[in-house]
Amino acid sequence: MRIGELGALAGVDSQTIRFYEREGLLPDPLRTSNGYRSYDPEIVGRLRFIRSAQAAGLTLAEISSTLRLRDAGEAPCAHVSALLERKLADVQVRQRELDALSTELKGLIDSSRALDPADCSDTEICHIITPLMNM
Amino acid sequence: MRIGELGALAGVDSQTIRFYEREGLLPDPLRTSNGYRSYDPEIVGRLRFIRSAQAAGLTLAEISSTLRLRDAGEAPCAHVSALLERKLADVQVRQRELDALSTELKGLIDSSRALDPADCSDTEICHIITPLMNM
DNA sequence: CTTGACCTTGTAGTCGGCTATAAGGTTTAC
DNA sequence: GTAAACCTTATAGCCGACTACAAGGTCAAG
Repeated sequence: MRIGELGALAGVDSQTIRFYEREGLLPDPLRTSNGYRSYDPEIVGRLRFIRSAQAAGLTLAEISSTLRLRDAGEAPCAHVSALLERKLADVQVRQRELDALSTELKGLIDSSRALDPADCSDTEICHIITPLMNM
Repeated sequence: MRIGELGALAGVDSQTIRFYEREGLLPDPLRTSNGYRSYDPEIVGRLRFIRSAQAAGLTLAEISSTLRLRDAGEAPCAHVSALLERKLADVQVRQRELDALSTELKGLIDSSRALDPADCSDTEICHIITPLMNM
């Protein structure tokens, strides 16, 4: 199987496949006599795994470490569990940040309705934003 | 006032001040005879405004467009209101994405407790992640 | 008179994950 | 025999907001 066919099967651009290879997520493939990459069909699963792990929020570096464990013959389950736990914690931090930000934005939007642009002085630039400056 | 003092007052590194100047967020300052930048104290407010607007989630490009309006003598209030409305919508989209992701992660973490690493085959790489592959 | 803290410019690197372009070689279909 | 559709490598660019570094100039204190 050539790179284009693999990409089509896995839903990944062939440039991206070469990029993953350079980054060590995919093994160096066999080459045909003309230098074309030649893939074993089982590599499709590896690519799909990469995309699924990305969907779970893992970075390519984290996915790479997982694949290296698997390639070393170890079950990466404990490693993946730890990654997922940390990822969930990160996501929850980010959720709280976004909660605070959306509350902030709603407050600013609300208060902006009561403000008259004519009252907005040159030195404060925009009196919708300036309430944040004392925080 | 020299760049270091301005930075200390506004809580911004002097390299960052030069960066803002290059990006057009700050006007070209006066120079002393030796070439040092010389700032009027009122520029502190502009820098603080930039940081506050960043805290509200605005990008430097958005802040820059706001400052250009103000520099042109227009009150940027309507512009800022529109930016904040759009920003809130973006944040809410991102919140929903993160909600979905944290639900996903919790599900994976939950189900991983029921899985035995010994059952994790080489071809599926990690059976905690593989349930995502059919989605 | 030297040390150290400031200042100047310009250039390049960081993070993550691609994406684009150039300049070629190969294969397939008509 | 030629055009389209593949493949190869190497290199550079993108997003955003800095951050680091080099190589020098300036200035005040001791």
